[in-house]
Amino acid sequence: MSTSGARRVGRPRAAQRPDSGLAPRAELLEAAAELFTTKGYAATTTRAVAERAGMRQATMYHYVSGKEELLADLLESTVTPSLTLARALLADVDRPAEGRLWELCRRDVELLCGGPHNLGGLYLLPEVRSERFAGFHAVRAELKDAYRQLIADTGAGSTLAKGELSLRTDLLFGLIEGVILVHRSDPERSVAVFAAATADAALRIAGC
Amino acid sequence: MSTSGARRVGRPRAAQRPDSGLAPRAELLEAAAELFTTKGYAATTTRAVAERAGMRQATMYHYVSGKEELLADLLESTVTPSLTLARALLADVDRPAEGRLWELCRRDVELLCGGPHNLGGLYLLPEVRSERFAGFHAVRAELKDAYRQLIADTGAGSTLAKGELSLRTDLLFGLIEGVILVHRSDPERSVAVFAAATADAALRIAGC
DNA sequence: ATTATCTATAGATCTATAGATAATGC
DNA sequence: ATTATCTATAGATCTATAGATAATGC
Repeated sequence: MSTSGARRVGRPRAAQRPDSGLAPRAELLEAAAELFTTKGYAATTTRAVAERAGMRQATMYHYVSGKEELLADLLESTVTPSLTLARALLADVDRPAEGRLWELCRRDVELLCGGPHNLGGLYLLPEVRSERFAGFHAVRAELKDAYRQLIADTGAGSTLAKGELSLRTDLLFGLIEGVILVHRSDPERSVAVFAAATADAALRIAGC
Repeated sequence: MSTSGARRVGRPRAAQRPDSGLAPRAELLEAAAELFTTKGYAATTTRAVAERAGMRQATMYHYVSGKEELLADLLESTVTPSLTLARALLADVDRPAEGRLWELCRRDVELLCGGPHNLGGLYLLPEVRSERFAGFHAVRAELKDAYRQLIADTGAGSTLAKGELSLRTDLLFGLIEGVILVHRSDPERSVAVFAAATADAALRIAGC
């Protein structure tokens, strides 16, 4: 909590800037999001992150153990909202599966492309495959499984063999995550319109 | 040309290995492909590339000006075959557009996922957006335009407004390129089957 | 006294060049 | 003589720690 005018404990920062209103850790995450998505993880130095967050390089270690922790945090924060929605939709058994699947797709695309920093772009970083990000991989797997279940409950999905279902799930999930590439190619396009169009395309892939 | 037993001019390499049969530059490209796709571009050092190609770090500079040149080469070599096919298909005006589009999609996926090193994965590297790779961006743009034309010539495509057409093109092209993510998630799956399934999905997105 | 920051820096890289060396070719 | 390679290294980073400093809190 940084109330506007409140003078703060500790040595003042060297580079004075208007108060961002964020806690230092949040400032670091914000800076890391911007830099990781645009320049890549390996190419981003701890100095770049810290300086963009308004502090000196060494100060960053007061809040995080290094770049890795920042990436892990950012990754998980990207899936969590979609996962919450997915759980709710799975439980809502009275609605037809098609509508629930469509809603999950649309919302997921909005979340991936909506924020100020193209956070979905983090998924594409090669470093993310590393085991160090097991937490992320776990929540992502749960989200993907929710997609699989919704597709299976769909009219068209119920007729699919197991291998077929998993192929469709992979393609659909791939479209949703690959959407970041599309969004990059024309960032001006309205995210709402784009998310709806992607959800339409996703249902067509599912076979609806 | 390295004929098997032919003793070669110049100081012998320090690390003796069975002759790969490739020219040194090709050995470097091969090594770079493997490392860039798995570890990322920025995280790959010139030492790693050279050593994997069987030579010392400094020797690499005898063949290329640095990492950048290797990536530029690899990128272009990934699009070129698809682009050649796309041009041929565009010229083949007697065949229905649907079939030509399907074929381009299938072949493109096979090329992206087929090789020994997941070369398509290079597209996802954040560094690729840089202007330094203008040559790649140019050929890729031409390929994308071929997709656009084929979609437009399709029965469903001919009814689309300009903005709609470009949205569909982006989504379809995004599916094809994003397919690398899907392939990664299950590399065991037969590429031929997978490519055909992706082409089916692509036509559904196009509206056929 | 506590805290958040700073400055300074050791140690570990990594890139790219300079110059030496060990083959073949003539 | 020509060539492909090697070893050595200068200069430029980059990370993470140690220790100093400038605020507020009591």
